[in-house]
Amino acid sequence: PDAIVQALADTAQPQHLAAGEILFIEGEPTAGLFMVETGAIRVSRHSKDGREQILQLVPRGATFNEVSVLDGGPNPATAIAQIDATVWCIDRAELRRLADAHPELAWALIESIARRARHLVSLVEDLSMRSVRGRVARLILEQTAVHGDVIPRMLTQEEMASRVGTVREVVGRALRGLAADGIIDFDRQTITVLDRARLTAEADA
Amino acid sequence: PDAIVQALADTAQPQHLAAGEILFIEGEPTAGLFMVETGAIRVSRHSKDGREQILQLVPRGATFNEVSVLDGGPNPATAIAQIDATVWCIDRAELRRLADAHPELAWALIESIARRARHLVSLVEDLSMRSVRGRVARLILEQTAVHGDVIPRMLTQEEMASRVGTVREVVGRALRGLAADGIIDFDRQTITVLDRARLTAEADA
DNA sequence: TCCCCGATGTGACAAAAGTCGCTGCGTGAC
DNA sequence: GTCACGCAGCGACTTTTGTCACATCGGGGA
Repeated sequence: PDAIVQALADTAQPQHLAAGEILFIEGEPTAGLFMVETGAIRVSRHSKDGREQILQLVPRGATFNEVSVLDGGPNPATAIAQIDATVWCIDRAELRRLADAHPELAWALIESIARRARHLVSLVEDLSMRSVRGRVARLILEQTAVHGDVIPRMLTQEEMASRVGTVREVVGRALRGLAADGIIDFDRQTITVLDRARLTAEADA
Repeated sequence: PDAIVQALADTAQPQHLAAGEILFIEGEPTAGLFMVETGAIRVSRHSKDGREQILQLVPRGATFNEVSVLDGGPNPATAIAQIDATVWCIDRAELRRLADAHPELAWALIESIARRARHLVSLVEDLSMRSVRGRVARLILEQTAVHGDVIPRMLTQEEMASRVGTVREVVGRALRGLAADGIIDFDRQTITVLDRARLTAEADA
């Protein structure tokens, strides 16, 4: 809706971030609603012992931190620039005002947070009932939707580990295991899916 | 808001369920928004090999299945009567109509789904970075908020296992371990917190 | 009262995940 | 060109979890 986009753009504040820079931290009062204009943002939780669980990798054009903006509570997670990025920030109060004026905006927000919740449910299922190998298989499968069967590597094993909730070595083992079984092939740059059927089978074990 | 409650009550459909009865199943088209009038509902995901991960135990007065109602997608989880229950169902279309007419209702929905998302994030953190012992400790701690330090058992070990994402025997081990360390004491009916400080320490490892 | 059965207690094992400690590789900085 | 480092590869080993197989416990019914 054009009028709404315009109104949002008027109140939004742009912000530039260098790769690795922290945008906001979990537990702090809500930082506002963000949209990624360029680059990418990593939203994650950190455990005391330094492990990181990625909740979403926010691509260009997508929004994040809906939860705390909408319920007014503290940020549920930490946001860090995955690569250099520029984001726009919309204040909670402004957003609420605009949403009251434009019901379509309210519904857009509802749908976006519902999507988030749905995604979280599947993440819970993943962590709760799938092995690391299965989760890695799913992650790869997810990437094929974007890149096709030859995936130019965009994630380091360390990052893959943070996505699937484990550590680097275990991801490495899983990859080597899948490769040993002829399901995929990979080197430092690329993952190639050799047997999509079996990969799918591994993924929904 | 009285007028709204009235309007909702007018369109809502009541439904009775015997303990163990299935209300709706994940993957089916949205079943509507529900509110528990009496009893309790268990919302969970099931893996192919029969394991169950409880997402929420819905008490009297609370609502569930917001996600699919708000985004129109399929039910993200399965709902089963934990004990005999009566629930009210509000159709998606009706709800949307009412929400458009009453912005306060729309915000109430937003807040309720934001709460859900927040809860899911903490569940993810639990599964991803805590040991079973830690999760059990957290579960017990959570109960003390309701019952105080002597918790009349309402969950079987099997159910506790479904909540913390593991199996019965492991929960038993965790409980025995905590008891052996003098942190709690328990028998078939009751769990007693002996050392709240150490239990907390176990919980946020 | 006695029996049945769901809920538990537990030990022995099998498997998965996590830790350590290094070795190698390759690329960007100098 | 070579050095420093971040990323990866891997084997050995420790912990946690998950499985199995039974023995028990106790309360509610018949």
